[in-house]
Order: sequence, then C-alpha cells, then structure tokens
Amino acid sequence: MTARSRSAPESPVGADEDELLPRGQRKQRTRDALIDAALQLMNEGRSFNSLGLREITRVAGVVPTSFYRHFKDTNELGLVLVEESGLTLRRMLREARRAGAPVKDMIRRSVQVYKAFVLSNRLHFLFVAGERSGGSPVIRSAIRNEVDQFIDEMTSDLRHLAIFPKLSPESLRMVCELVVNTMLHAATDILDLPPGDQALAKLQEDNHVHQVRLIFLGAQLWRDEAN
Amino acid sequence: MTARSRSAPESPVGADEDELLPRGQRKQRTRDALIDAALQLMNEGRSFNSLGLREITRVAGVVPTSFYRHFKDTNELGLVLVEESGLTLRRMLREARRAGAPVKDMIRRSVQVYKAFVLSNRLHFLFVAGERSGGSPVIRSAIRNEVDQFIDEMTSDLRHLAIFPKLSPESLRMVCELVVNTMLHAATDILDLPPGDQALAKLQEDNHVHQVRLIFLGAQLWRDEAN
DNA sequence: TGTACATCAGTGAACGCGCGTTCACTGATGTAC
DNA sequence: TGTACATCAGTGAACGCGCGTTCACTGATGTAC
Repeated sequence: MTARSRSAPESPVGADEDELLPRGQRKQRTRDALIDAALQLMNEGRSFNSLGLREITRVAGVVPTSFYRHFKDTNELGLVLVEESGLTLRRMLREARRAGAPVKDMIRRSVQVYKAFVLSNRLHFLFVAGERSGGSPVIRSAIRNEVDQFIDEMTSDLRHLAIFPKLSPESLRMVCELVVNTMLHAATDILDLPPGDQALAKLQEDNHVHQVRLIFLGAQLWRDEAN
Repeated sequence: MTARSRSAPESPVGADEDELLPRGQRKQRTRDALIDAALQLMNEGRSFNSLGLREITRVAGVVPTSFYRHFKDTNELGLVLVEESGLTLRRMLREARRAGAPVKDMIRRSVQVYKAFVLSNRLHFLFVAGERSGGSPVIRSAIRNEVDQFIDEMTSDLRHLAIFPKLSPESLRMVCELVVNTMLHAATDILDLPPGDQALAKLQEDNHVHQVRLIFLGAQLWRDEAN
C-alpha cells in the first residue's frame, strides 16, 4: 500500500484533468474518492459502523454498484482505513526520529508537535480514536494491532535514545503504552477543541504536558526490582 | 432516576407474574426491557449508533410502535443509558469510599476490585468505553460530562484521604484524570479478555497495576512549583 | 501505423427487505361517584 | 360495594423510503498482430 495523493474532495471522479489519465490511475482515483468519502462522513460526526455503501458512493460521486469494483463491502474499506491510519502513525514516529529529541523543554515541544500532527491528519486520528474502542470487533482488533505495533516501535526508539536507561524492556513498553493511550485520548480532546479559543487551547496543552511529565517523572523513578 | 431492577432478559414483558402488577410498574418493566435490549445488542459487538428502533423492540419482545410510549427516539434511550452508566460509576466510588483505602498493597487490591466491578457491570462499561470516543456527538458529550463529574468526585475523595498532601487541587485533578482515562481503557482490555486464560489475566492485571503504580509514583514526586 | 478484439471501470434498472413513523384500535387498569 | 367512564400501554396495518446486491450493459482504454 502506498499513501494516496489526496485530491480536493469536491471534484468528482472522471472530471476535467482525469480524462487523459491511464485506466489504472483513474481507478485508483475512484478508490481514493470512496475512502475520502467515508472519512468525510465520519468528520461530520458519524461513526464508521453506521455508514452505508450508497451513502459513501453518493459522497464520492459514483454510482452505488461501482463500489464493488474496489471493495467487497464497507468492512473491507474500513480495514484499508485502518492500514492507512497505521501508516500515518508510523510516519509520525519517522518524522520524530528524523527531528531527534528536542534538547530543551522536550515534553512541551513534543506535545506541540503532536498536536500539529493530529490536526494535519485529522481524519485518520478521528477514525483511530473513534473506532479503537467502539467500532465493530473486526475493525477494533485491527486497530489494536496497529496501535500495538506503534507502541513497540516507540519502545524501540526510546530504548535507543536511552532516556530511561534503568528501565527493563517490559517496563519501558508499559510506559510507552501509558503514553500512547494518554495521547490517543488527547487526540480526541484536540479534535473536539473549538477553534479560535486561545485560552482553552493553552489550558488543554498544559494539561497534556503535565500528564506526560508526570508519567516521565514516574518512569525515571521506576525500579523494576520493586515491582 | 433510580436503578432498574434487572429481570431475566429472556422473559418477555407481560408474561406470567407481570399480569398482576399495577400499570405503572408494568410500563416500567417494558421500558427496562427496551434499555436492556439495547445493552444486550451492544454486548454482541454492535455500537449503539447502529442499533435500530425495530431491532431493539424485537429483542425487548414488544411491537415497534410501543417504543414511542417510552422514548422519543433511540437517541433519547441512549441518553438514559448515559445517565444509568453514570450512576454505576458513582456507585463504584461510593463502595470504594465505604470500604476505605486498603492498607496493604493498595494499588493491586484496587485494581482487582475494579476488575470485579467492571465485570459485574459489564454492559455499562461496554457502553461507556465504546461510546466515549466513537459515538454520536450528543451521546459522546453526555458521557464526557459524566466522566468529568466522576473525576471531580474522585479528586475530592483522594483529597480527603490525603494520599498526595503536596499536590494542588489542579494537579490532583490532573492525576485523577490520568488514572480514570487509563482505567477506562483498561476496562476495554478487561471486557475483551477471553475468559479462562488465567495466565493472560495475570499479565493483564500486572500491567494495569504497574501503570497505576507508575502514575502514583510520579504523583508523589510532583512539584507544582516546577510546572 | 492500423485494425480487430479483449478488458473492465462505471452505469442504470430492478429486486426484495427492513427501516422509522402515522394512525386508529383494543382492552385491561384506574378513577369518580 | 357497584357502575360508568377515562386513561393509556401495547397492537397491527399501512406508508414511503433508502438500503445492499444482482444483472446486463456501454464505451473508452489497452493489447495483439
């Protein structure tokens, strides 16, 4: 799977410049439009589970039967969304790795970078946060796999950065799990925050910063022998 | 609102001993049957959002139109479920308060009591954990209110127990928020755990215990002046 | 390069079905006198 | 206590609608020679 190049959602498939694309690419565009349509509907407050096939195709600008050229059913589309969202999570780690750990005020900066990343990948985080606990069992377990993988990678990264040199691998993973759960819940806060309220945003950021600081404080003091 | 006395779900309304109940109580029974039906359907892996009115009445054993004698629509039933679940949360605090803080191995005992409570209130926790991030905006925000209230009460309890005497009220609340979020996510783990696997259950319990211990460790070391 | 044929993404009609909601009703329960 | 009437929880028929899925199709794109 490769990342889709997102086109403007309001331009339907087959219009304008699409005319001269080869067949394979035009098919890919329709597929992307279907995926985008599902995300867009969720962005309007719907849960994935409640989306209908016809509804998705309507938003995508194709006829309902066209759906079957791309997916067996909506559930299969959902699993693709899980995969895509997993890519987004891993991309976040990759970018963080490339930037390296900020030397000063590390946690606050990380929280700020995280918030920016969540906002610029709004739809994927909406999907992951929303369906992680509530969706259909199949989707939920697929998301759990992706998140577990993410936690593993993050554990490995923190290990190499040697931020908590005294922690055993198991304890380090436990810390990462705590951070990831906290930050995925924070994503819901971030996405729900009404835009423009600077004061509220500051309170929220402080809250997230404090929570992560507290976890890190605990992690620094953690002794495996006592547990 | 008072807690419903749960009847066996397989006995439909109006059967047997119901015959001689006064009208008001029989109406209440049907209402309970509708609420139970929704919970039961969610227990089969469905999200509340996707439940249909006819589906609910079918499971409850009444005719679809009967639904309107009790609720305006399914959303109104959902809000009642939120209220009920909130009562369950508060009941948990009340029981914990009555039992007092265990003197020895406090956190592990609390985690064990919590797990038992989650399992014996399976449906409410399933609902809260599942719809907290994913459900319709109205339900989600109602759940957020209940959880916020719960965090406030827990903050107040911890304050009176003077477990973290050095923490400011704001910081204490932040700690409680962290614990509650972690434990509500733990509820999902607990409910998803396949029964009978003793070893896995132990691993899970240890994991939850460690996470809370780490948070408490951080809380003991927290200095408001530095944040 | 030109022609003949194959492929296949998207179309549009049609289907049976369960949905939410309305309506007039039934008949047991409750109330007034 | 007995009678006459009101209440109202639950019924059952009916509605229009959107759903998921099937099917034969169209016609542009791709391929073989």
